[in-house]
Amino acid sequence: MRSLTRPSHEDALALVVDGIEAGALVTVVGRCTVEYEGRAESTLGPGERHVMLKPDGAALVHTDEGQQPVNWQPPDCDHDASLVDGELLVESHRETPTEQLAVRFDSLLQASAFGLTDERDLSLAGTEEDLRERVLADPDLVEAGFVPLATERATPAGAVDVYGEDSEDRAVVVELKRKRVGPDAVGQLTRYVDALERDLHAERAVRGILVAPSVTDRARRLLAERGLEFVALEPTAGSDADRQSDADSR
Amino acid sequence: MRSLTRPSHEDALALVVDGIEAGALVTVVGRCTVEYEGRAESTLGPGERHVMLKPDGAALVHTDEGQQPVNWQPPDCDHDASLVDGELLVESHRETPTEQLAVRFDSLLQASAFGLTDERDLSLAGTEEDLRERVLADPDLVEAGFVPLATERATPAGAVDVYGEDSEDRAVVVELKRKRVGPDAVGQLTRYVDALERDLHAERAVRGILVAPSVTDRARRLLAERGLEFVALEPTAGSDADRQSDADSR
DNA sequence: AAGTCGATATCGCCA
DNA sequence: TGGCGATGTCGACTT
Repeated sequence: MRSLTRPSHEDALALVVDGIEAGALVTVVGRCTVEYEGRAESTLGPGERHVMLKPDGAALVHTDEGQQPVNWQPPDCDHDASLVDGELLVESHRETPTEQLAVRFDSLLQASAFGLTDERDLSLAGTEEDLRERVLADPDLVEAGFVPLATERATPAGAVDVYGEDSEDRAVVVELKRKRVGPDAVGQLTRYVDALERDLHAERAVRGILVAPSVTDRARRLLAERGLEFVALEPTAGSDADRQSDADSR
Repeated sequence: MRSLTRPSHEDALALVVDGIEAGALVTVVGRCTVEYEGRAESTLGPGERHVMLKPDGAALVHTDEGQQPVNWQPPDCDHDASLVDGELLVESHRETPTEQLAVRFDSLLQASAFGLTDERDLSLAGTEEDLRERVLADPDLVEAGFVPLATERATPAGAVDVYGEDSEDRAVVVELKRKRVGPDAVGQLTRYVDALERDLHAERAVRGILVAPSVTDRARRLLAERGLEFVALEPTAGSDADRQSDADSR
């Protein structure tokens, strides 16, 4: 780890260049302007910000506000640093699509380079995948007699989350969502049901069921208009939201 | 600005607590484990990471890879720091929804606190808003004789980007997208057209036009099935993508 | 390389 | 505060 406090632009340049070369995570904090051009275009006037250059090619410019960076570059970019008129210039560039970020500092508070090692073994629960496993483990949660036949079943409109049959051998399309859904999810389910009805040549009825913790009013209305159904279900059995839902439904 | 290199946990705690109190942007780099519980749940085993606590309440945990933080907390959280078994523990918590993040360090590379000031005047071009202005300034870009009557026109299915009439007085719903679109945009346009047809009691024909730089094959097929139309148009007149599009259409 | 869709999406706007 | 849709969305997975 190397770090410089209120460094000269020359010293900071050396640290940044060496850090990028060494595969370190580099941070520079100071007053700067930022320009971006690529999928869109943006300019950001002078202000004090925190800039992070990652060894995988990602770049982040953070102000003192917001979870999201004010400017950034995705992984697989090439980082570069140089002096322009005696001031530190940090650039990041990529192709496909062509886009570049330029950060020009006029004063420097700190420059650091960290050689970080990380196993990166994040374990996450409460996702749509968990909801799918819950439904497959106990299909009656969707409806008594529901039989899942496939997941990610292909249709001309996209892949259906869970495809199956009900107790009367009707085709059933299930769309899963890990949280409360709006009109977009109804549109998705509609596309799949329509596509499957075409695929099955109208030989069979196709039911569409949206499985999610809850729906908005507008989404519920859209479901009704289209003859689609809703089943309330959480991704995990013991969640707080689940208990709240139970309370609501009393 | 204050910064400590390889500080003791006690010294780091003092700096972090003072920094949070003072409204500084605080960073801590070191080996840590991370636990999150709230909208979902996650655990992250030991590894070296960069943690940022913003004065607006946002928290970010970055590894050496990826543009996105491996763990985070949105703005308006309360940050806290303490010692547990002699080790630095950083926590961030909020209600609505209830969620909390806990970062426990077992070794520290650096702890810093920055008092940043930023005007935050980002200027961005190439957005859907730019595309709308382009269409309103020259409606013939959509179709000769098209007359815009309203933007964000309300329907039971949501607000229509641009609503207007064609040269034969048919109602026209225009959905704008700043970049190449897939099936979801067709679903959106479908919802608006359906809703408007109900609203107008089938007194008038309703056309739906998707305006975007380009569409995927599947989206084009879905448009055709529904009798909807597509017009190729970029958010800005002089973009590279525009010239490419012009070249393609020759 | 492009298409498709989930996400602890985040963010801004508006009722 | 919740609903709704845009985002330079990102990221993972499939073709």
